Amino acid sequence: MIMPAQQPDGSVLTRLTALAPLTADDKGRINDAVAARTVVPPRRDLVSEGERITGVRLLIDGWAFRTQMVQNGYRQIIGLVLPGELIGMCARRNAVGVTTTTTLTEVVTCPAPMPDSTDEHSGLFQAYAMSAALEEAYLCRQITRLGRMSASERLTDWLLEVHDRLLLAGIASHDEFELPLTQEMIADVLGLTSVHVNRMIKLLRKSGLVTLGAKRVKIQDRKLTERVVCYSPVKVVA
Amino acid sequence: MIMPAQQPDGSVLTRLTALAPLTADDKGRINDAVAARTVVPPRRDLVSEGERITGVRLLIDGWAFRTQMVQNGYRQIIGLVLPGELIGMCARRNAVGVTTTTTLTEVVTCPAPMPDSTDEHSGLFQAYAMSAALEEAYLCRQITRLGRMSASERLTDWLLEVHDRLLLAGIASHDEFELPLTQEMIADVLGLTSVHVNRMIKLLRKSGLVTLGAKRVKIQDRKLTERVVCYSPVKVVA
DNA sequence: CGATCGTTTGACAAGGGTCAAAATGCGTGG
DNA sequence: CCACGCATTTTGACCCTTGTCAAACGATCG
Repeated sequence: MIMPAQQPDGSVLTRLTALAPLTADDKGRINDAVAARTVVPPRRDLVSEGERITGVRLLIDGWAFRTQMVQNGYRQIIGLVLPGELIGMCARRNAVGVTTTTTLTEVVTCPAPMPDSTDEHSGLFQAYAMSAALEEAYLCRQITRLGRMSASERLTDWLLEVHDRLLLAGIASHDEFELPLTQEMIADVLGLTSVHVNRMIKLLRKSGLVTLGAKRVKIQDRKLTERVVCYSPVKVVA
Repeated sequence: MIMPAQQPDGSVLTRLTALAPLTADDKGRINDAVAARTVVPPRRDLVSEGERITGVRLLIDGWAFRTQMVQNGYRQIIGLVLPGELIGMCARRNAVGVTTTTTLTEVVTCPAPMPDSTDEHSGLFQAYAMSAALEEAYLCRQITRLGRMSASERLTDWLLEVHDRLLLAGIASHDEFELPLTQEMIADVLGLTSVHVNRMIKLLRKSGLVTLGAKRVKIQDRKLTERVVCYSPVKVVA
């Protein structure tokens, strides 16, 4: 419950070193980049759909999410962006963002530190590669979740994934974490209505597996919960 | 309707040059790679979930698809892989595939030709970057499709996307294309049951917008169809 | 000419959506 | 500290889209 006071780049270092061993040089680059950090208030667009991408950025702290609008007024939340993760990774010269990235909470970002371009095996380079692979994996899981899971499975499976990702960044305890989304936003993630999300939350609570309320999630029995929805974490390395 | 006799690398060249201008050097590399092509029969796994990825390959001809299994026996088709597209792009040393890639028809592949590593602006390099960006875009659209569209919208929207992608590879006419999927597979793409897919196909046919049968799709009125589902193509460049 | 796979159809069930209203929580200003 | 207004959560009743089950039909291939 008690989180140690974090340095500004705490979760960045935690996550990236978990993805690949970083050298002192890598860490120096990260430090330099973090020094140039920017604070963005909640509910601001970082990257807009159809706009040219300015450059890859690193999310240092706070929550952001990617959305796509449908003409009929609906929106879909494609996925979250959590501390230590990259924004606009697939960005290339001339590439256009297909999603809008918006801050959910107050957010701290910095330009992504660039690895030594002469060294394809640098830790930072590898960490980015892993991060890109993970990002793709999260998208694929989201597709499977929406396509082939029931409402309650979607909710449970998604909560477990969020938990895993927060653990990777070192900002969740083994059974509890913050979740600053409204039920309506959760609905936009899971392809449901907020009313039905509410019903599923009530169900989960009653089942005793997971308790969700007041922007906080408590996972009562992680192992059992995993078994219920056949959850298996996205594996990072072979 | 009459397709010109294609060279083995026809759609590869068509697609990649559409993504970025290729130099003679780039085309030479492609030719060399295509020379080392492999033919794989239908229904073979190219990359298996959880297996180490061997290297990026280029799909020269035929159809493949990526799936994820759910423990409960369902499967979700994450997306298709069409001629000119890359297989295992996010592959990195140590990265593990999160999806299984399977051939649908007989397929021809080759190792992806590597661009000149000293030139970050080479056409081939840019084409791969665009291709990766497109791949991500297709995943995002699939999420939105599953999360926020009705059954008939999903079907229509998806058919339009497939059409666009085939056009990019030069293997569709302006209003017609092959679609070698069974209705059950379409169901696994769209997160529906095959029975319901069948109902939606009947509906589409009756509406006169799109005719789907005998592994062939005919789009009667593309512009109108686009309007019906608020379709906008994935844009390639700004 | 069976056998097998895929398509088509019908009757029925159920999961999730819709609408509407009440209850709860929370920040702001008096 | 209370009162108000607003956003969010919770609940109930009802309906519609999609799933389920089962069977008939059609095509393709030894």
